Amino acid sequence: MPELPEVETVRNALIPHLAGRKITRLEVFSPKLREPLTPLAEAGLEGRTIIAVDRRGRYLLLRLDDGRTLLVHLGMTGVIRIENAVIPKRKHEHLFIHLDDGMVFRFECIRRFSVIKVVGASSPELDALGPEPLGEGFGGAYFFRKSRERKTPVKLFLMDNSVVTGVGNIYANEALFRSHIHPRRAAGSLKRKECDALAEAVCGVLREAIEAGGSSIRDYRRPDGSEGHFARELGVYGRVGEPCPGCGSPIERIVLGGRSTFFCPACQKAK
DNA sequence: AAGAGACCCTGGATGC
DNA sequence: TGCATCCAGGGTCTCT
Repeated sequence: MPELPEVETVRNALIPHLAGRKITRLEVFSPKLREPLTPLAEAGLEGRTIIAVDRRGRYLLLRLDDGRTLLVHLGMTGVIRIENAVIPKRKHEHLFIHLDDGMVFRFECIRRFSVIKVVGASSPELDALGPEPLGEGFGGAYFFRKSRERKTPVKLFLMDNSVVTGVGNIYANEALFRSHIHPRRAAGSLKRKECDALAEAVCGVLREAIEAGGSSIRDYRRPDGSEGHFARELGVYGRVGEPCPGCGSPIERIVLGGRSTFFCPACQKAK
């Protein structure tokens, strides 16, 4: 499941294949993913050149030479491959973007939670995003100020893209574990020092995950088909019943906001 | 306005 | 073997 490190890994892998390439043809195989896909075919993308590949939160941004942006969100099971068209279309491939070097940007998504659309200079989904966790504007001071009076569990607050963008379930669990904060604590109850520790843990875990090429859990693959190596570094995610790497207590699982939440009951006190 | 929950989707794992 | 059920979960929507 792609979070920020996985999307950043994909972006880095795509740059040499896409930057400067001209789009020659589109093939749309599915009527819709999370949003209708058919408008893409009529967007006049043929002949446009991809001048840059950027990222904002979990969105990949393929910048076009006419000022528009091809916005790609991998959802949970989105996979991008750069291959030729000789390889037969896979069952869940929804879109081919043919490039002027003969290669094809092939988009696969089993669960169809992904989004691919053309946007202009700004778009509602991008405008709503909070600061990048590894960029200017995010840190303990910001998190402390933003979370005052908020009763929602700190884990859900951390996963709110309007607070800070790109922190999904895996890394929210890990950051809270590293900073010894119970995921169910009200966001507004965190002391300033706890916010500092949490922000530092968020940055640390994301940086390490990017370094490792992301976490391959279930469906995520890098564009060359290889797996990321960060999964083995996870302290609590998916490890219910296993001993905490810090103290040996069994990791527990609860559900917050409908998502699996893993924590060490000894290291992360509810207070 | 904040917070909680439903919903979208498919495949894999599990249970009987 | 085969069928039913549950689970994974990012983002958006609705309801209170």
